Amino acid sequence: MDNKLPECGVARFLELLEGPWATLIVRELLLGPKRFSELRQGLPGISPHTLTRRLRRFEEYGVVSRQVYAEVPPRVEYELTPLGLRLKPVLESMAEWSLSVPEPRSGVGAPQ
Amino acid sequence: MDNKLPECGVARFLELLEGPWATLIVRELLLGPKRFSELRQGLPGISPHTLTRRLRRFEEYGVVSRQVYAEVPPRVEYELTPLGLRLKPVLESMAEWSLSVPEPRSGVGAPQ
DNA sequence: CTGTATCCCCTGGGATACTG
DNA sequence: CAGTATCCCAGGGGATACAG
Repeated sequence: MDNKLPECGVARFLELLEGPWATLIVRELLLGPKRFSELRQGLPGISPHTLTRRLRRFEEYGVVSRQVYAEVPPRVEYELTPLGLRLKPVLESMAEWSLSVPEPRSGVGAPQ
Repeated sequence: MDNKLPECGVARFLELLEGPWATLIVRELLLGPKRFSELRQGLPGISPHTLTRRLRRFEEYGVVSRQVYAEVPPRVEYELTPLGLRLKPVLESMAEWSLSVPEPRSGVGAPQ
């Protein structure tokens, strides 16, 4: 999906948050550092397969750090980096906008 | 892709702007009303197939209006609705965030 | 506990060809 | 001009099974 499209920083943002789970994972991590299993609990229905891939991408982009503890049983904690924390206001503005959207097909009526 | 995920308005937003072209199309329309062919010119490489589907979704969500002029040759203009215009600050905050992202650090995890 | 490996489905997108 | 119709490929997700 990498492109030679017209330059637009927004594209990178959407790449990072692609898919319906990405933002939900970030939202979980905004509550604080979480272990893999804690994330699964907070995201009912997500498959480990999906969760892993999203977390890996977040690592690549530097929005999440992964801390492995050499314990038995193994423990891994994920935490938002400063860059990741800066996603918060952006997600909030997205959510705020979404609130003004009635429902697809249900008319254009802009409230207010 | 719709499911009974934890309620999160952000999901709807991402649904609307899914794919690499969506935001670019919005950006074009932020410059003012555009015809189908004008959009194609402003979005080098996009296929009519893709452009049409994105515009249809925008209509469904009420962020874009479609005005057909019964002329010869036919003319169709797309324009952001008030709701669509309100996307601007959101996209800007996304773009601003993106500027602070250096580059995806490939190599952190296993390739997908 | 923390993942990885498959297999399958769905949707976005490209390319091409073809109408109203 | 403004699309629609196919066909194909990629990546996201779900489900399940299995490994370190």
